[in-house]
Amino acid sequence: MTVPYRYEVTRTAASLQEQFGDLEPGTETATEVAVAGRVMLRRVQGKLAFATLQDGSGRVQLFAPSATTPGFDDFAGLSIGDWVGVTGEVMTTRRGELSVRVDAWELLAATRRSFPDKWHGLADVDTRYRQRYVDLWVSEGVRETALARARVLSLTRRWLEARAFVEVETPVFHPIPGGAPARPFTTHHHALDLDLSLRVAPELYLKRLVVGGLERVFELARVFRNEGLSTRHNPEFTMLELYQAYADYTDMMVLVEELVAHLATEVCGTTELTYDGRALDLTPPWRRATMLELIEEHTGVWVELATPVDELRRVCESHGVGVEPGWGPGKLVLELYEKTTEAELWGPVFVCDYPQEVSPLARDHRSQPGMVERFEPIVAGRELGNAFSELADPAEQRRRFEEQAEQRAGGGAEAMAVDEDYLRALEYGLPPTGGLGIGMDRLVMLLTGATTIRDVILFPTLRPEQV
RNA sequence: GGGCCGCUAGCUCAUCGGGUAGAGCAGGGGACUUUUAAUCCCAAGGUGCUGGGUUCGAGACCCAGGCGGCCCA
Repeated sequence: MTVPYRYEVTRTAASLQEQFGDLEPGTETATEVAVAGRVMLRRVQGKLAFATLQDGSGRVQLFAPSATTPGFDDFAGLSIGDWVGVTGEVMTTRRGELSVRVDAWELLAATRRSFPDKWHGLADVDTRYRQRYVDLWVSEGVRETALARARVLSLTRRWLEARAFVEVETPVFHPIPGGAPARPFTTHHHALDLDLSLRVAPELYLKRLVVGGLERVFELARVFRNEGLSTRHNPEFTMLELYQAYADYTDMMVLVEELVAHLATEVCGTTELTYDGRALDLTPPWRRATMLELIEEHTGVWVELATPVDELRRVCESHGVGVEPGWGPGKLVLELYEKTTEAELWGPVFVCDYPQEVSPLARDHRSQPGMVERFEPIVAGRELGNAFSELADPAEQRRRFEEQAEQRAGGGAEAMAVDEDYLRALEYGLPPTGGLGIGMDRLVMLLTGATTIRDVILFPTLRPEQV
């Protein structure tokens, strides 16, 4: 059976529902339309056939009386999942269902496989992700989530561009992976005989651009981290990173809360959300608190970097936090925070001021020795991003890189390496700069109510299927 | 990595104290001129994840493996 090369569509199902949604039963409109989509339900009653057509916008019923429908038997014999194009008059049935009368129709593609149960759909999660092309038709909300994600990305671009940020694209192949504590994927370029890593963050390239005079840059960057999978982790995901010259981390806080509130308003219609059954108010301003304050709130113990290491160890152990021999006070405090406090936070809250020991790219705090000017926005118990006043001093950056290199030599696969070109860029001068990264997948989860990252990624990483 | 659960027809799920599988939907055939998961009748559809073992006999019990889910680290 041959199918046409094109079909002239004049209306979507949703636009028909919108324009003709409240017609009286038994109305004929004399409006001729052409619609196309998939047959999702079919009800044949002798000399009369009904079908439910679904297109990218929604559903509308097709009404086919044998007396006027060309090729009626074939139409009545359509399978669930077949694509058709239909032209005809907009009308309502006796029961009042908005319909397009099938005055002419064409098969656009026949399905050769049975669609899933029209009531239960796809239950096997694995099959849903592998066969997203089916899932999109039969599972509630999949299409909506995909569209919401597209909208979040588009709105983010527009919002930043309106604030003079320039979107750039930096390399995905990094000779020296850096910018985040994460294990990279590695690959090889044959012509150059060069080992390369897929980026774990675009950070170091974006800051090079600020050195180059692009004062406000951003990238919606697909990044790759060679780590396990969970409801919050996919090996490839999308990060927004931006850098703003002449700004510090307090500017980044304002930017985050305003951007997120804007997206919530546009996508959800409000900044007062419910996530996982719990209220979540994203209305700015968000709470600002230091990591040390929050640890005290949740453990009842006040610790600081000056606390003797032995005592920090004792505090960790008494809270069931495992420690390793080489850890300094900064790592111990961070570990204590992550294991006892972070998941208890609901937020939104900016967790401010991290130990320098665990923040190799952030600038020293202007008043807290041993700390850097860094924050993570915590929303619904999860880190949504990471931001700091950027470290611009090349000598200090070299020292921090060398510390990282030592950790790498000691087996820390997530530690960074010395990036000489980045140091050279800093030697040319990086102005005071505020930098920010936001996990866009997690942000989309918040705004769509998804509780697993796989629901906001159309094709999440899976083990290959045995075929 | 550990614990628990699952894997039976294209899809969703059953069955039993071990006796070589059953329904709904989809697909095929038939009836039906206003249906809405249409309805009704008929026929067809299965290497019960894989490999071992116990047994006269295993989809069911045991062991190992695979894949997935949830929880924990």
